[in-house]
Amino acid sequence: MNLDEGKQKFLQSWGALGSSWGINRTMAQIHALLLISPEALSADEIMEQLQISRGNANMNIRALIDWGLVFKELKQGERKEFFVAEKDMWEVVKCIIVQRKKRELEPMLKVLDELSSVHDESKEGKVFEEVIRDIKLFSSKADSTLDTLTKADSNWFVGTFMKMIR
Amino acid sequence: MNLDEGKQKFLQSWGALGSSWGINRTMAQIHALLLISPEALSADEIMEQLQISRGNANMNIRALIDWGLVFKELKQGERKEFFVAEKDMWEVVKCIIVQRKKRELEPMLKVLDELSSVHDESKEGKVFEEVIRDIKLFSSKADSTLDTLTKADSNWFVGTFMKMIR
DNA sequence: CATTGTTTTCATAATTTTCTGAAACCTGCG
DNA sequence: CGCAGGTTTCAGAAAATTATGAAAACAATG
Repeated sequence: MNLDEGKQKFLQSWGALGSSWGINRTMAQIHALLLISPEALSADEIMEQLQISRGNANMNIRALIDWGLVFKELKQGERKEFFVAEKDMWEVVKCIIVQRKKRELEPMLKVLDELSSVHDESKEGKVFEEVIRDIKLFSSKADSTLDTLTKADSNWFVGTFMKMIR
Repeated sequence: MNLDEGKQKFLQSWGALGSSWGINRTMAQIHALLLISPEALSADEIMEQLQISRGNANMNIRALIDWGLVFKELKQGERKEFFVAEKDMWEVVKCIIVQRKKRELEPMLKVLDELSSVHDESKEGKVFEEVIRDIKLFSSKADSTLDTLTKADSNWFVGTFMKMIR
């Protein structure tokens, strides 16, 4: 496989992976493109390489910046903005964990708290209370585990954690 | 909050959570409904409670069974099929991990293997090789970590693992 | 083997998500 | 100010995903 085919296949697969993770295909592809790019790219270069419109490019670049996966880079003497991706995989994954935790796990914990106030003597009510309690317990644990994980550095992860868990 | 409001809110939130995880809203809601139901439910009861069509109910129930999150239950003397959900949260999460690993991580590892055969002397080529190598390293580690995790039982998880990681 | 209750399938409809492109908007400069 | 190069926005178009419902298939029953 030559470089161009490889790049194409990578953009393709990363995009597909993204879409099964609630990240849209284009956003994932822009991220992939920046990942394998030795240089920062401008919006125009991204549009060109992925064959997408300016609006689409802009939106998804902003979203990636929001997630903290991509950074703006201003080049000396250039008026355009350029973009680079975080390339350390562990940083990338941490970023995603932090964001998704904030956007999904934390709101869910809040809802679960509200739902804990439900009390009902019926069988249905008892089961409901129990299920909610279980989920809450599990989610809180997940929450603190993820906290610990995202505070840990790469070396710790690849070293200690991996050894322990095997 | 009374039981009915609580149930409604739970179905709602679980559905929303599902959709940000690439699981469709309805599938997640059926799962939620079965989770909080003390009894196995028939397709008709599910359709009724969630206000969805028979086709939709059927498809999503099958999908849940495929994932291993829901089981068919035949009741003595009844012709209808009834369904129950796995209620142990750790089992639920293990199930999801196993499936997603199979459907996403493993294919990705395969692609990465293919992409490892790309060699190119250019700067671009070098960067590409490096990125692919990193991702592969990371993914393989994730893969074996998830294996260990899904083989571990609930007690081990809530006990040892939690203590270690804190 | 016809009947009846139930599940499955699938073409089409409805809905949701994503993308486009043109206009509005910035920002520094002469 | 007014323009040039660039970015952002957003209404509507396009695409992708999900849902519907009626018909087909299936299975137990008499």
